[in-house]
Amino acid sequence: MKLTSFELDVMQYLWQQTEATSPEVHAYITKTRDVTYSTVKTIIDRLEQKKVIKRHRVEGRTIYYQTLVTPKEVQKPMLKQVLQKLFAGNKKLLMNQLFEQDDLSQEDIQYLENLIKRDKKL
Amino acid sequence: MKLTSFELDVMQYLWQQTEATSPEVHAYITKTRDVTYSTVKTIIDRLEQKKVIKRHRVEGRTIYYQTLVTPKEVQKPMLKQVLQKLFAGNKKLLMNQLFEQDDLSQEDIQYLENLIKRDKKL
DNA sequence: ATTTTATCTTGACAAGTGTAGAGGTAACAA
DNA sequence: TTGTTACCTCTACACTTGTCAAGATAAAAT
Repeated sequence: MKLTSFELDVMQYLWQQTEATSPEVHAYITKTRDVTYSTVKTIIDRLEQKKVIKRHRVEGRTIYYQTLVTPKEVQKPMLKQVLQKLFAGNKKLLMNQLFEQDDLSQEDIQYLENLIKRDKKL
Repeated sequence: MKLTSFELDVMQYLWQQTEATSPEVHAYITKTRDVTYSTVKTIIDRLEQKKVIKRHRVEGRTIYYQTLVTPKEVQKPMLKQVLQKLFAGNKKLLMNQLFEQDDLSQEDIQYLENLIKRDKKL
């Protein structure tokens, strides 16, 4: 379940919609950078080939797509990969970097503390 | 400062040595998977072109390489990338995934608590 | 009924990535 | 001093990734 940078951008949008069309995805991507419809559609086609999205329903010429995998299913193996490749498998290094990244918000900290608390109970 | 998967494997080794030769790197990589010397040397050459390593000294036919960038210089932008692409910029999601990954060790937890403590002092 | 528009399909290409063989040559061994 | 070995250099190639244009065609508008 390895996706490219561009593919992830598209998935990101698809995950927050119940369904979406290529023109919609194109509109979303275009908010950030300037790519043609063709380019976006190619990425969508590849996601379909990879079986991580499917044609949910068709209305006239328009295809509505839907995801076939959850964020977690993609995040888990890819984060593991990052941990290995970038931090030699050392979680502490990753955490540290996350702290230094650009300051965690107060809310982030609190969330972390809760994660720790919950973890200790198990 | 974007490095490929294979390039990161090589950097990983180089970072833990003061200097290293191509055959040494090859030996290291070969512990995990089966690639020829040529392949490894190509990656090393590309790292050199990217100016993230340099020829430190030469002894006979043998070249000793050394890194020109720190782990952090590479990790920081790449982790940021991952955070954006994979977790839509949401640090909480990343942390959560890290916890679920494959259980943090007791030591990891403690380390995290210290990070939090230190963070609160600032 | 005909034109216009929106969307899809197909094909293509440059750059990047992983992979390796062939051939050169310095260094070492006999 | 000549053969062998260890490394290096160069070249190449298939696959992936990002990018898009051209052409087809259904749907909508006139």
